[in-house]
Amino acid sequence: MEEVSIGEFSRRSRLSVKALRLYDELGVLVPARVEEASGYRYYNVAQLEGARLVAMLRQLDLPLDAIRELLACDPVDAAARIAAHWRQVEALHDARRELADYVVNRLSGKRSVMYEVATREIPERSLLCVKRNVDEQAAWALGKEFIALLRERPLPKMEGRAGAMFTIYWGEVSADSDGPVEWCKPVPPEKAEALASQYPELSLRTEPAHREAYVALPNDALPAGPGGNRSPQWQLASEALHAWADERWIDPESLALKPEDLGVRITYLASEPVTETSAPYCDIAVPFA
Amino acid sequence: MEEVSIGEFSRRSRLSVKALRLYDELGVLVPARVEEASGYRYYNVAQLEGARLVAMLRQLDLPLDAIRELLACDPVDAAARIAAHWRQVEALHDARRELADYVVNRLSGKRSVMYEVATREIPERSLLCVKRNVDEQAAWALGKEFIALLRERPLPKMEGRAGAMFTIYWGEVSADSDGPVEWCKPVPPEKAEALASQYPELSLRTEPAHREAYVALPNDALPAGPGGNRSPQWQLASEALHAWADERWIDPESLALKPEDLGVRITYLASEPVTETSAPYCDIAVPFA
DNA sequence: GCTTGACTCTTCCCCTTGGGGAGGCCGCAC
DNA sequence: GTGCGGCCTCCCCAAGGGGAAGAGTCAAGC
Repeated sequence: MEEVSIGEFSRRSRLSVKALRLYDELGVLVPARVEEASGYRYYNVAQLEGARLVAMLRQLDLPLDAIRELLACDPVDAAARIAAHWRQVEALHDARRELADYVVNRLSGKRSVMYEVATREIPERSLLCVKRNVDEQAAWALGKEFIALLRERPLPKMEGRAGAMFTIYWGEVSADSDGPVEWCKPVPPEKAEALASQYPELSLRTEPAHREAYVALPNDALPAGPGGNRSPQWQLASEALHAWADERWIDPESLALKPEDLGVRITYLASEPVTETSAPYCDIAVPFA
Repeated sequence: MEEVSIGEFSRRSRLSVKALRLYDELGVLVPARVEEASGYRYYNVAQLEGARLVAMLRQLDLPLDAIRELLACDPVDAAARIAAHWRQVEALHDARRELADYVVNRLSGKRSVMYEVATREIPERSLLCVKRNVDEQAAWALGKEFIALLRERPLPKMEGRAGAMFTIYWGEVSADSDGPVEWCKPVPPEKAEALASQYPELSLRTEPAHREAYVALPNDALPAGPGGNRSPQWQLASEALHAWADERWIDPESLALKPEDLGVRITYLASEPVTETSAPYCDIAVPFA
């Protein structure tokens, strides 16, 4: 039970004295003993292991609150959580790499858009929808709910993109602004009525024929994560659509490409159900007249 | 010359009103016109492009000061700088990935060390050295100077690790603590005197025979970058050495593995000269009795 | 012209993870 | 006694905003 002063502990753990005092205050790394009279902190050498772990977790940019919780729980569980966190960091990093690429290329004049914009004709179609006001947090949950609902009861297969479900962002979705957001699944018109009666939770509507401008996203990039955080790819795609509209002198208003990106649609085309780890094909589209 | 209010500009640029006011204050993105009477900011729609760029650069975590400078200089030059910055980010990310791997594996009980520790016998040898007190900034420069010096005049080839130059950190090297640091190059003992006279800038010394414990670093990981920032790999290697010493009940003192990692040596073995982009084989070693 | 509601202004305090320094207490060596 | 090194607490600072308060402004409708 060898005790060391804060300075000694600092050298051995490679944490600054300042940081150690902060960790004490926040309950992340509490000295084994604090002398009442002097307030001197004394650490047990056995605490070094924990201190090194804290140092490493800080290098991974985990906030101190998270570190405190991790230290409190089972190591195996903690490992799983760190792994999950790291996956998120990796995804963000990949998206940022793409963004950096784009910025460098554009500034150096090599390329002005990252994603190709294409257009497509959408015929009139019948949709089973749920439209709800949800904020950033609830948006992801709504999607899961919708997918689960569709899987519950049999649905006629519609092949390819024609049958792919999609979402429409009718309003801004952020932490303090709650949509609305609509999830839609195309169904064969002739069976629409019958299916609608099977899905009392969903509403049936007919979407008129129109055209869409769209960009396909790299298939490992979901436009929004479970936390609701919009990935930089969203920005790249939006950038590409704006540039495309500018080039063609299309009025953004008639393109439904409002500054706030309202009315934008995201199509998900997955052979397998969407999970946290498997991302489907995605594209971002805006209808235009 | 269409002018828009800050709210409108905020929506179009996807920058918060708060951020826009901050950028104005810091001179990063100054509104085209500020009405004297009301203080209202009015932006030119042509500024949107710049605003979007700022938004993207912020996503890449560039500080506002850097962004201001980038906007001021030539786009092509800016692109080069961003690319350089991104390379640094990538290197850091790679190192952190490894660290995350290690932490997860250790916590889940799969593996307790990341790097293998080995030992080697070092015979008595003659060294041409330069030892100087340098802080974090100057350390890298000293290395370059040393390498340049050695390349200037002919030196007998010594094959393999026996001839590899290395550095010894005799004292803590950080922003406010300046070593000393010693750079050494082994030379054949029989030619030592003759060579030393050719290199008046270097001092000749004889290192006694000893043993070293060492870990090899993955060859894309320099232990310290040009900025002097120590990569997380350093931590992993040090961790491995400590664990190894603990396992063998070797007193860290006799291992010269002091808490502060003093006396630690880094060996560089390169067929090609070390540049900013090509990393040589590296290992981190500590002598022991 | 007036009202009203939506914007916008400045100013102040808050967050996080520490770094830096001032001023004071303690023990130890000379 | 005195100097020095370590340690304590307390306060200010950074970036990049978020949020609230209180007041002023703009534009549309009546």
